[in-house]
Amino acid sequence: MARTEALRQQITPIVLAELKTACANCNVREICQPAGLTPEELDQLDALVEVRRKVKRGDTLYRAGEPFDALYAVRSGFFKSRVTYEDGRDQVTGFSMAGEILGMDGIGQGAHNCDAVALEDSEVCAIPYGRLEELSREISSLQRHFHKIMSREIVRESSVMMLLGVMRAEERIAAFLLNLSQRLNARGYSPLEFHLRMTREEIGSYLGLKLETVSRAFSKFHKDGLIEVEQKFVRIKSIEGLKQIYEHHVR
Amino acid sequence: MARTEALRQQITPIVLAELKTACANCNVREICQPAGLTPEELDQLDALVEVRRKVKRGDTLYRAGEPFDALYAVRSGFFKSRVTYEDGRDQVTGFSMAGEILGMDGIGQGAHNCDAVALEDSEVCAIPYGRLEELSREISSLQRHFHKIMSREIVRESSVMMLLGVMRAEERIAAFLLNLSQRLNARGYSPLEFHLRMTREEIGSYLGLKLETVSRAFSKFHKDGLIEVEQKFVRIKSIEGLKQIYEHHVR
DNA sequence: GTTGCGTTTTGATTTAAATCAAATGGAGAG
DNA sequence: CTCTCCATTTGATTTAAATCAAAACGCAAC
Repeated sequence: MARTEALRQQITPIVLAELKTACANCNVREICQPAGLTPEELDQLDALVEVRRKVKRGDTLYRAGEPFDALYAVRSGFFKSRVTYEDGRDQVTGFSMAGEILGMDGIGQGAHNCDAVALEDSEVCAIPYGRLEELSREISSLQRHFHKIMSREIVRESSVMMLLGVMRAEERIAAFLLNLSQRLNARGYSPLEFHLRMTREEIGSYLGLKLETVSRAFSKFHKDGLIEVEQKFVRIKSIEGLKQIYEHHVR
Repeated sequence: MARTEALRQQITPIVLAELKTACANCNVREICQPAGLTPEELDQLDALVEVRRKVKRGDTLYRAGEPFDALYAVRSGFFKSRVTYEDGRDQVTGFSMAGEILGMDGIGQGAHNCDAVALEDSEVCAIPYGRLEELSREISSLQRHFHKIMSREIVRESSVMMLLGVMRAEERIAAFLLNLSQRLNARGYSPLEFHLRMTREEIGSYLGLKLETVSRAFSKFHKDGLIEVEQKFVRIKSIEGLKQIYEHHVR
């Protein structure tokens, strides 16, 4: 469809810095690194990041049950985390983009608790957990930063519980779009135009809804002039309108 | 009702150790402390726990928005954690019993993210966060233990997401009862007979259900011979039956 | 004891989302 | 370019849980 191409071309990342190897030059460092490290500390951090690993679309970074030995910082690309239940039912528990940390669920049991699947060709930095522990005993700002990241994951999950526990379908989907928008914005991308890396079914799984419900909500939002959607491309026409959906709800 | 009293009297904690003041003698230390500390390290841990604080039933240990400066280890009693939304809707995000740690959600933003409300008269040990950071830089087993506790909270929350996202009402409630049972068992109490500290409404809020639905599920389980319920008292007649409810589900 | 209020149970009805079903559209393989 | 195979959309119908309603119960205050 011609319209799709038209939408695609308008999407221009504001930041397009070259990828370099060292943490010191990493384009997502504001997001995954503590501020105020001395140059020597930055070198130590560089040494910490052992491997840069590419993960092809559809491949897993790790699977539930595999021994845990490293955290992963997403350098580029997009992941979903997925928990599979004994009986085969599964749920998407999160989506991760550049600068976000994956794998913290594995620390407690020494084994990963979910699968991390790349939704597009991606690159991650592996951070061996043992060395992270050592280094964060030496650099207190690193320690603090790491704790904050874990804590924020706890808070993120409790806000998903809120989504799942109390919100109705359209509210969940509005909240989902606004959350994506805000995270893209923080990375220098347009908060109003982006393309979804996941299917309707994956969105639905994350939000506790069926794919048809997600599709219907998108259509409804489009009809109401809040968004434009063409397949995976989304343009938000009214951030305020989306916000009102869950702020101004009736019950 | 006479039946209630009959049930109550059969509930006998297996462990009834005296409460002492020091961590070294704490009756929940297996749960909240790392193993293998030297006596000196235990002394340091003792010094860390600054205040023992009593919280009366219905009172809050902390509220969302209050500055964060300490974690709390529940020494005795029972808490719920509750997130309140801008529009007044709220959700119970967890229940905490002796030996469990509260407040980790506050680290990320330096302010608490939820309310912690005592559901019975309770006692907690306050662990000043700054000092915990310092000490865990010195004692690596403490550091590791702390990270594990945070990680397990992340895993716990993702299993609640699973409850909320994919399970049907009766499955959620069976899972809830089995989880309570297992945690009580780990603390030396009977896994088969206990009394609920929370109302049907609070259970429902945690599970994303209405109180009537919780009540109906309890009645159904009773009819099917899986449990006995008299108000807040529960006796599990068939652990296996409860497990089958979510293992042997149809879809 | 009696009173009153909050909790719980149970029934009747409604409703939001799931399910079932079918058509359409795109992207990739050959 | 055509053929498949998914992914998506949309409509019709069903259903699980919410909502509305009322009665019963239990605990605490008086």
